[in-house]
Amino acid sequence: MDHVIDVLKDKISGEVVFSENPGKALRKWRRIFEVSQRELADKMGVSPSVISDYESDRRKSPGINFIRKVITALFEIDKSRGYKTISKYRELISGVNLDVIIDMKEYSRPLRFEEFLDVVNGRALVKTDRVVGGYTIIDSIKAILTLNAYDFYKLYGYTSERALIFTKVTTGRSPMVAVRVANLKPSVVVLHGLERVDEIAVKIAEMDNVGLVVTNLRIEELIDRLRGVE
Amino acid sequence: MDHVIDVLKDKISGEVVFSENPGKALRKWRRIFEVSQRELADKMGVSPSVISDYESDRRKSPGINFIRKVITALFEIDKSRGYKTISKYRELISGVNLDVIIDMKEYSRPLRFEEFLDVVNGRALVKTDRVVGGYTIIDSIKAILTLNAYDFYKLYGYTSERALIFTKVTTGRSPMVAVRVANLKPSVVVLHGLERVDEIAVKIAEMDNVGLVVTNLRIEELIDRLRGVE
DNA sequence: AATTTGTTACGACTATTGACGAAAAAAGGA
DNA sequence: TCCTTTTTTCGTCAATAGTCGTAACAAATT
Repeated sequence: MDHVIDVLKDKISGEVVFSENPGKALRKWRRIFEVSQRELADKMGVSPSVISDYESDRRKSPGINFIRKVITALFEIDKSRGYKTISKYRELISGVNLDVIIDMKEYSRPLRFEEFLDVVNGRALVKTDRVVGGYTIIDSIKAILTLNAYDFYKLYGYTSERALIFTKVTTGRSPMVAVRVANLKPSVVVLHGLERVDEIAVKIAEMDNVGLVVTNLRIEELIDRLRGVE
Repeated sequence: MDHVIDVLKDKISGEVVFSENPGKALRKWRRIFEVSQRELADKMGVSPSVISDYESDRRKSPGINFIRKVITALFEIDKSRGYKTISKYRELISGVNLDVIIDMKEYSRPLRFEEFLDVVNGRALVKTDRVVGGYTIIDSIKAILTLNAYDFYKLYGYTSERALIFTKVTTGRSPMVAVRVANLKPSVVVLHGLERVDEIAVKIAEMDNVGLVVTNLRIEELIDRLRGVE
């Protein structure tokens, strides 16, 4: 567990340090840990208005002591709750064969479906009113060869409101079936590199309220555009 | 490469944020990237004495803007050198089955052999004057089943002056042979949980100037002690 | 030994952080 | 709708960060 904790601490630290809006990133993580500002403030020994000031980006360049205290407090609170949140990421961090994941990223603000559609230069087969909080790009061929339905869970980033992007797809049925069997609930599934979409894939997306998008951007450009968001 | 860059940025950020001596951590990484204070200062658009002040921990809680500028500058410099340093970590980050690694950590200051010996409560079979800059704890049984000689290289952390700790060892010969075949050069090899050490293992350690240590601490206690350093 | 390169120590000063509390606003529940 | 809880806004101030330049020190090279 210590290794998982270290990796997650690094991840949060890095995200805050490199964020245009460090306070917003802190707020995102506090919400992921399901901690109120009050509880966090109490744990850190400061006033709740301090938390609010930081999260609203009143401080443009918070010192690392503050960042460390926030993260440490969040982890201590989660520990007192039996590692409720951290345990969700344990298997993600330790068991994924990262060759399957081409790229993965969390956005600091959710994207509306239409905005996301524009980013990936995609055509919508099934629309959704759900938002996109991040994405995972998956090499479908490698995933099929190495992953079972359970392992799809590990492909998730840190929120479920995200886009799963399957590359090297022929009809799109296998990815959608896997998503359904594993009971995953991404906001959007993007199918990349196929000519005709299997109608079963479309039906699954409709039944599960998952946006379905196809795109033929080159993978490199797709990554550039997805990373260029925000 | 972008994924590798992100993970490494997170790693450095996390290490600085959680370090008792953030300046020392920054210095460590600047040296790993083989960048002079002058070059870094020029890249950041500040005076070299600024770098020196930070690295000597004159600033107890540097703001994240500064941290970000340091890391960004180091990466840009490395990029201009053809990713000379970052490429060393590419395969480490993307290809390791992390189930094999029980724990791994970098120390912000090198430990002398005697000090390290005390930490692991070990008995020295072969001594060395080399220092220990970090450690990797490896599950030997899993490593044997899944790794070939080349993959041992991936088990390294960020410096070669480190300790490789093999757990669940029967005689110690296989780990030492693997270390030799892969031409690895750890400072110290720790063999854990064996009753008698194979004399070939001892000979290899002597020939390669690798300290050889045995310990019978429980794994949990071993990890606690190793993590408790500093 | 002299020179060059790299680094350190420190005084100084402006800008910003870190933190508080009070009042207002927003959110959630009965 | 009312009440409670949570969060936000903002003025304020002491402490510290961010940065400079200078002199000194240390290491490497000629």
